[in-house]
Amino acid sequence: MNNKKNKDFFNKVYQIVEQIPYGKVTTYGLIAQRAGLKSSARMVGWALNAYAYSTALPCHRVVNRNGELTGKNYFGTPTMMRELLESEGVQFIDDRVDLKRFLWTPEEVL
DNA sequence: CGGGTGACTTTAC
DNA sequence: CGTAAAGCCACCC
Repeated sequence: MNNKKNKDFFNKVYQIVEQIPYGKVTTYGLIAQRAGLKSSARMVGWALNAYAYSTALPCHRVVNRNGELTGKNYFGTPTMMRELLESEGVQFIDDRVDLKRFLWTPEEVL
């Protein structure tokens, strides 16, 4: 029976995040849009949380609309996320990612 | 089917 | 810059 919903959303988020190139970041809203939810970017972060503990998702490359590291608290230490991004060459402005140069947009997600 | 929850977003003050 | 509220949708109980 139409079990299509069943974690299909998770699967999409998983694919998208995994496609984020090294040294780039993307936003929850963008992922949500590509995943088919357009809104409710909350589910993206929530899905990440569920997958991040069971997969090797680069969830540190996912930030909010402002480029702020909202999920840093879930990385063990609140500084780990920023360190990881800086380690990849991502530049920060204050406590936010320079989205003008490091924002990546998921183009193809079947 | 309904209530609680959440790593978001936007508007408003 | 701060908090507050509403909208949003999937998962869990």
